[in-house]
Amino acid sequence: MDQHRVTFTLNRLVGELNTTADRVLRKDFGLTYSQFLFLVHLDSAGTVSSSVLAKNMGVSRAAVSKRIPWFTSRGLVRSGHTPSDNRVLTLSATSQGKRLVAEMSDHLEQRFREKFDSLEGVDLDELNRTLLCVLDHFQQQPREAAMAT
Amino acid sequence: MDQHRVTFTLNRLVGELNTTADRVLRKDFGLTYSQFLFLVHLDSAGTVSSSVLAKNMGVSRAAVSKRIPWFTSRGLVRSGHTPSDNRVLTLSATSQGKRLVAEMSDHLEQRFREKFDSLEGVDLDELNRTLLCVLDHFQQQPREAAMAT
DNA sequence: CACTTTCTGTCAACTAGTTGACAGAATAAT
DNA sequence: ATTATTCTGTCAACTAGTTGACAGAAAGTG
Repeated sequence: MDQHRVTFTLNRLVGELNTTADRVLRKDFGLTYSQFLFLVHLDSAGTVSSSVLAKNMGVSRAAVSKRIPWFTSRGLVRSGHTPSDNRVLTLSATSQGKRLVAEMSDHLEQRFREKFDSLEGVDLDELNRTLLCVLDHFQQQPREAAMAT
Repeated sequence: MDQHRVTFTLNRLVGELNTTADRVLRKDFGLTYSQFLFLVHLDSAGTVSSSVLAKNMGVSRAAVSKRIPWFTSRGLVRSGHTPSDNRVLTLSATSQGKRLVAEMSDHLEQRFREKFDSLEGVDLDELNRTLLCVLDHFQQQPREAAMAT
């Protein structure tokens, strides 16, 4: 319980970051952090099916399915069936949704900068690179499954 | 949505780490990662009240309260009222609980090492220090609340 | 002492996820 | 062409957390 304490630190940090982001967004936009994330994913994906969005978000199809009405009823997301494949429900952010998510992103980024401008000795870009490296290394390891043929 | 992408990376990484830890612990011990965390906190705290444990874990008192029977019924946790204060419910890990959490920690750490021995170019201890520094800087910032007197 | 406040654990009602089952549409196989 | 498989979104039932209310015990205050 000493070496993998990095994982504890990571958990504490993201907990703190997400809680703070949530508080800010609730106060200034009336939306949850997880609602923000939904819009971010949808916005960056353009037009996607419900199940692709679920996969992108790392969440079950059912979870996405249940949240859709909340967003459509507020005019933030548009949903409809494509003629090409009657199964899939096509989702995209409305212009209002895109505008909102842009505002929220800007706001959050500004807050974030304010906090970390004064942080000397840590290069956040380098930190990000390191984390991506760790993540990459960690993900390309399911050999047990791949080799079990 | 460019600068605070560090936060996205962080979220992805801890998601991956926790999911993996959960899978390992379920398979080899039949316990959840969050059950493991419960025991870790309790073990490292020694003997604590329910509400202190809740605070340590960053979770509500009700959440802890509801989970206790699961652990006591399996003989992993002991709970009882102290004579000094009849309100508080005193919790501690049984010797069986301690043994289990030690085994789980060892197992997890071993798996963790296996994965990251081969990772060159990243010093995990240094990463941990950096993260702690960021966390520290981030936490000592609630000036708005503190100054509003 | 009487009182108010604070703190404890628990309850009910809610939220946002999960899994497993399902029907229907698209695709693959024979 | 039929049959089988796969993929879609949704439903029901469950899980693990939340908040807000509560009663009872402890501590503070007049």
